[in-house]
Amino acid sequence: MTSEPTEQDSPAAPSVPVDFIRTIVAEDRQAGKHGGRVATRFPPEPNGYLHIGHAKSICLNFGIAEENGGTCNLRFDDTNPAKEDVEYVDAIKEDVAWLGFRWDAMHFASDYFERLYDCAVELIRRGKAYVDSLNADEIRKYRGTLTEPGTNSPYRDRSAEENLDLFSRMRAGEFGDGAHVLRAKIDMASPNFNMRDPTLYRIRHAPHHRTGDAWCIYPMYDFAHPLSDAIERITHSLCTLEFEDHRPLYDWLVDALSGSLLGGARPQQIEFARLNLNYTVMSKRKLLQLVQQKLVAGWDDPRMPTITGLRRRGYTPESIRDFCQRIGIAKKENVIDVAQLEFCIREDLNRRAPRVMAVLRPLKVVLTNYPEGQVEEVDVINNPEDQSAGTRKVPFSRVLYIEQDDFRENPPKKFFRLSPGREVRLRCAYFITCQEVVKDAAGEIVELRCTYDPATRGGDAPDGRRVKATLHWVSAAHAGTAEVRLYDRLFSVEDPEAEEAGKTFVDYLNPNSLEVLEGCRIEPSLAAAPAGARVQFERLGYFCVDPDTTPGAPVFNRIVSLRDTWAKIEQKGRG
RNA sequence: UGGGGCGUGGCCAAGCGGUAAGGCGCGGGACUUUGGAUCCCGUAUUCGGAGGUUCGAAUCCUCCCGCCCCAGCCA
Repeated sequence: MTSEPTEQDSPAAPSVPVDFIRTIVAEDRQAGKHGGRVATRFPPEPNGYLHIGHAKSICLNFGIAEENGGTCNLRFDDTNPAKEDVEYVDAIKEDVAWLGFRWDAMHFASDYFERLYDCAVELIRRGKAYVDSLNADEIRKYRGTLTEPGTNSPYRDRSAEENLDLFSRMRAGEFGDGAHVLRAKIDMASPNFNMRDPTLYRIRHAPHHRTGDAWCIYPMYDFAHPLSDAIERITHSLCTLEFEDHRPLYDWLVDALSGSLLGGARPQQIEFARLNLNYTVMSKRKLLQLVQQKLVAGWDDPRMPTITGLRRRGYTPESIRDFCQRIGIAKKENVIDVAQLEFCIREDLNRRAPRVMAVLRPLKVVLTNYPEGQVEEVDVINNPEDQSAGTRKVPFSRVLYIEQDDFRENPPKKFFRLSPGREVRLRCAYFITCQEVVKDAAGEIVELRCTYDPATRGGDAPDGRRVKATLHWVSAAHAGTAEVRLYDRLFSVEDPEAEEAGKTFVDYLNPNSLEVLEGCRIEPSLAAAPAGARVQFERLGYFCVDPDTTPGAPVFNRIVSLRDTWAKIEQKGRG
């Protein structure tokens, strides 16, 4: 059957950039390869939490399936009981679902242990695998080096009968860890190490999180992966670049077993470059170390590049998917600038996050000409990007708080916020003018005495006079109090993994990656915001209600600041 | 030094013989009741380098240089 271009081909894809893998898939489909089917899989090992790098793979695999009317499975590559745990499988399922993807089927490599065993037996029968009784050390020596070929193991020519016997006794638990391994009989002189009789099975007397003690021999990734792909009738097996050298072995195993035991399935492996982000680390080993050494609060610490960390930080699944789409898929090693990720969340939240007013570092302002005891409700716009979001009432009174940063007793050039004698606008309220600066004994500014212009209610002057700045504010008597957590990059250098001069990545942790602000003042409407709610604190950034919030004691995480032009100007001024 | 990959602006990334898309970032301007958003404009005479083929090369050929991965009974 030839596949004609159908209506589905063109309209489905307009926003998805084409990459070399999608091109291959399209060509395969066109050529009727794999019967025109497209089946992918996302195959994490449940030995840690998913991170943004996995998100790239998830978006790729699920995306390609969706775009081609195909399927995508979630498969746990749980072939090493020593490192794996159900905690991780649960977390992975939650993260994939949170990102917005639905797997067509969920499998575990461990579900295939019996079939995999049968495949191994078949290989032995055909003289393509043997039990080696060399120890790990010896095997390494026999393997040869980059420039020298390996040497055949003295056990390489055992008879099929002997191998079968040994292998079944390995399974039966007659031997201790390391006594024997099953190896593929390929070519000890291959320039590709993966073809120098790779290990297929090892003895591991360890309980498996799913199969318990049913097994004491476990298949290696190189054996389990291609066969699991074949069993699931995966058509395109996408993985990262470091597996390029494994492809010949992948194909060798599929060739050897597809016809007899795997229903003729011919999955093909295609490799792409993994994601790297600057100012962070991405390896599970390093992330685990940060957690175990309590250098962060946990896998879901909002500074972590994990999916659960990004979620707690306040990132939306949409922004992460958009990010993955923007960075593209290629074979070139890459380091993506975190600014790209930040752009994606800003763009998403700009469209939909309600605006509210919160003052992080309060400075008291008394309106000397405003009637004592009077309270007005001013109408404040909820989202200028979305008229349908409407307005809300915010209480205004004689004593207010503004941001300390919004006042300068001696304003530098180009600073056009509040300063002595200067008039500015309080958002959606009134113009005010600073008349007097009150300081304490230590010389610290503790209060500003200002006057307001009653004619400017709502924020417009009837006489047409303009001000250059608009400040956010809260009414002191009405504001709630909150804790706000400000995050900065976890590491102070772009590439924490460039471990030079005896330093390790831990030495590059940014000591200021978390700043906790207590006593922040928030407008009344924020009092009951539920955990997970995202808002924009006007002029400051996007914030998310943290699950640490308790009734009456809200906690906010800063997801990302707003673009701050003034900060740039000020920085330039300082040289 | 064996094998496998990759080299296009600060960071990504299209391009696949017809004379360098796009995004982020950055710079400038307009507008603005968020110094936000939005909108304009600018940002590679050049594609790791050198030769060659061609009317024409980032795209083809040759050589060179650089970077990444591989010697787990990890994935």
